[in-house]
Amino acid sequence: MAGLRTAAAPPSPGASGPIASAPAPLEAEEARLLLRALSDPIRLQVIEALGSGERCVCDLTTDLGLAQSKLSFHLKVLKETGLLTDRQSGRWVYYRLQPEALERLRGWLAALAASCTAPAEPCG
Amino acid sequence: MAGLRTAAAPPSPGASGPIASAPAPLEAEEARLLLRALSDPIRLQVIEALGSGERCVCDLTTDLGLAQSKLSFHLKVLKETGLLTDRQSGRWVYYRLQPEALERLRGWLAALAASCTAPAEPCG
DNA sequence: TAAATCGATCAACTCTGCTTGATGCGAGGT
DNA sequence: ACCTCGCATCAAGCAGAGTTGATCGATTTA
Repeated sequence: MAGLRTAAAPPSPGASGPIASAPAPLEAEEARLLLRALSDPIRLQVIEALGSGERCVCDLTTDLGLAQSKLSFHLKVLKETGLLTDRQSGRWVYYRLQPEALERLRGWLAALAASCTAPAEPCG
Repeated sequence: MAGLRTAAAPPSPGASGPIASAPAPLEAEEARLLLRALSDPIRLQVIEALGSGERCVCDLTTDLGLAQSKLSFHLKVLKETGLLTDRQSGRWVYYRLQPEALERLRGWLAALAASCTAPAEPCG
């Protein structure tokens, strides 16, 4: 498959099962993919740039001062994890944040933090 | 400096400013370090293992089936980001989660998600 | 003091994944 | 139909993070 996604394939979850199918509390591996996607400085800039709303790729390219190819690579990673969605209008492609993804990650972190209260338990 | 941290150096924030000094809302770079630390499968296992309470290194080693050296490497990364703290007792070292770090990351994600509502804005 | 255990550290190797430059495809304009 | 522009994709090159095995310091036990 080449060119722009004209036929529009489903969200396409990089490796494991579908992401946007259930409001489930997010399992560890899924959370890890989100964490990894967010842990790159450029991708984080993209996320923050999109925090103020939808933007087209050409704007992002100039705003962030990135090579077109590089930006495209990172947008793909973010889209595959479900953090971004895109929409084509004319010959431009607009990307926007998927707040639900961030919310689910937040939920996962909350569950994790909630369970760490037990005191000690001497070793051996 | 060699051997176990007997003199106990400060939290030592991997790259930038101090981490545990203020309850500040966490800036992007700081968040990125936390995200990166959590994005490794082994480190995530460690975090989850510590979710049920404090554990000593030897327990973690056998529980997770990891080489001692490998586990030590990842514990160090997690400690440097402020996600874990350690405590020495006898010849064992106990690690435990630092829920505040997770909470602050959660807060950062919330702020990020909150600001992505603007509609569009046609390009060029 | 000597032997044993726990865990941190170091150096060398490996591997994942980001970067770069070129190419291809689709949508519009002329 | 042709040309231009916007963006995705591909193949190499490269860098940094993780792995491995050995060594060392500290602490406890004999």
